[in-house]
Amino acid sequence: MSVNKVILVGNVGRDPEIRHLDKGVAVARFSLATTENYTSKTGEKVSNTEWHNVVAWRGLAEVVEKYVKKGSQLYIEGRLRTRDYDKDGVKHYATEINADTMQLLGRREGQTETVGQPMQTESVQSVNEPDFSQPEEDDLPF
Amino acid sequence: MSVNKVILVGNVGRDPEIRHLDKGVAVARFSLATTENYTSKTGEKVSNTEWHNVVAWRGLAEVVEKYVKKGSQLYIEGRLRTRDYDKDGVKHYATEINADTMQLLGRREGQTETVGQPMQTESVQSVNEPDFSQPEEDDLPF
Amino acid sequence: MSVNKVILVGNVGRDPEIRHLDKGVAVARFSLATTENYTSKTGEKVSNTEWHNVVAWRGLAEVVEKYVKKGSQLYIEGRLRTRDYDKDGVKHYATEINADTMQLLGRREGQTETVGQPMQTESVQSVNEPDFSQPEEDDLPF
Amino acid sequence: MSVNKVILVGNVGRDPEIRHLDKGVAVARFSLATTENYTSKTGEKVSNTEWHNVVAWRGLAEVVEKYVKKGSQLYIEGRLRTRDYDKDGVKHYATEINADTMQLLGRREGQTETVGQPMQTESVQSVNEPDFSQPEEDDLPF
DNA sequence: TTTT
DNA sequence: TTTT
Repeated sequence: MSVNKVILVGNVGRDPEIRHLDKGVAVARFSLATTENYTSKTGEKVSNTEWHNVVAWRGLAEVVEKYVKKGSQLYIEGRLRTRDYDKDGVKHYATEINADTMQLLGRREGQTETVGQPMQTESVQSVNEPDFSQPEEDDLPF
Repeated sequence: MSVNKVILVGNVGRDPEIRHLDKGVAVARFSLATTENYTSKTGEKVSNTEWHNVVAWRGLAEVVEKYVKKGSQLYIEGRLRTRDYDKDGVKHYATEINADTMQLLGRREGQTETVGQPMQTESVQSVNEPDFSQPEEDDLPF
Repeated sequence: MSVNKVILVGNVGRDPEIRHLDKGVAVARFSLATTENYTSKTGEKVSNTEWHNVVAWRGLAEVVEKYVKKGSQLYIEGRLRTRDYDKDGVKHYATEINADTMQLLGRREGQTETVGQPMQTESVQSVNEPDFSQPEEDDLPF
Repeated sequence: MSVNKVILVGNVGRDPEIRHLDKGVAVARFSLATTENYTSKTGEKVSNTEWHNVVAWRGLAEVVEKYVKKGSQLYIEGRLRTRDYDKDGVKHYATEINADTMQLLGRREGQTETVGQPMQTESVQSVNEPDFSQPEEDDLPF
């Protein structure tokens, strides 16, 4: 009965930190910047950058490890999660984005790496030339 | 390298149609109405309703069968898909929303049914879903 | 070149707090709960509730003041924003959701109030909003 | 009481068509491809491309005219709208995405164009080079 | 065809 | 602190 969804497109601030927990579970953490630019009422150009703490687990963490680095432009879909922790006896809260899906955006031509993961996309061929030859299921309208 | 996502909150127009394909795969289809209300530049109140063709498969279709009926208010997350079909020798196109997740909203007090499903459906989401049962790494903040 | 978007459907924990700043600007704040239910690998039913700090400004704050109360089910679309503040000489961070649009969901039959607002709020959306009153170009298909 | 939202990240199939209606209102139309790649149960790699008919109005259409061309990678947020039209005496339906916001993604270094529009974003500087000179918070985790 |  |  509820929805908790975050959608971000931004750039990674530093190379991700990867940790491998017991049982081989991988966790990746990185900061993602989103910048909002607008003109204020007084006519000034304002630029406001938010830094988001992103966490990815397991297979997605491994994709992060292989393909994400400082400067990468990413599409992230995830969930908000706020944790509390103690620091010098004071309770603090930290909100992070638990990533569910990720897309690497705007890879440059020079880049040869390929995402060999069941993430979403690949065949560049189809980007501008869809395969219309695919037979549609049947002939029934909705 | 791409995202195809639809998010709808609306009301179901008629009781869903359910079909059971070979091998026990269930498919549910229904129309969902979203209504946009606004005031035009000339000051008139305008109401515009869109009808969306929603399709759900497998486990999600079964949830639809059990809990969705005419008038239900739903949150739907899915993907756009356009099919072509032949009708009287003329090619037509139909765009539908392939549902990935669903939430029943605003159930009224008289209703006693309960959705006993995690309702994350169609595998896509759960693929990258972290294992919440895992112990959090340690006691470090972030 | 970036996207910072949050979509929530949840319930309001307490009646919102409304403040009227100088110049008549209204600000509303409230907590919204989202609950995730799932079954762990060990077969246990787990329920995890997140509390989100939502902030609404101006016209949207006034809608909140009129129609939102403890228990209300809401759809919220907004942006993440993390602020830092000092508490007893210690720096803390707080992440909040700056609401851009809101929908009251699942109002029950007994409720007679009606939201008499277009509720698109905070200008952002309406900036790029097409003029629906315009005649559609012609009768040509795409 | 409803939400009708589409979020797409994809590539433009051909240079957009721009029309200027009476009163100087601009309309831009283009097709956007999203491709879904997955491995079927039988182990085959499957690639499915969807083509989305996107329409932008007014200021957003002018941004399209200036900066979008065949191959552009875009983030689009909009609403679904289905229109009917007559063709040879037969009623057809066409579903399009009415764009509300747009982001140009992954522009390469060689590209010098700059988005000079009050859309959302501005500082091109941050497109491929977010402002890493920002002091990372401090000694906080993450 | 829904809903408010 | 909500809700189912």
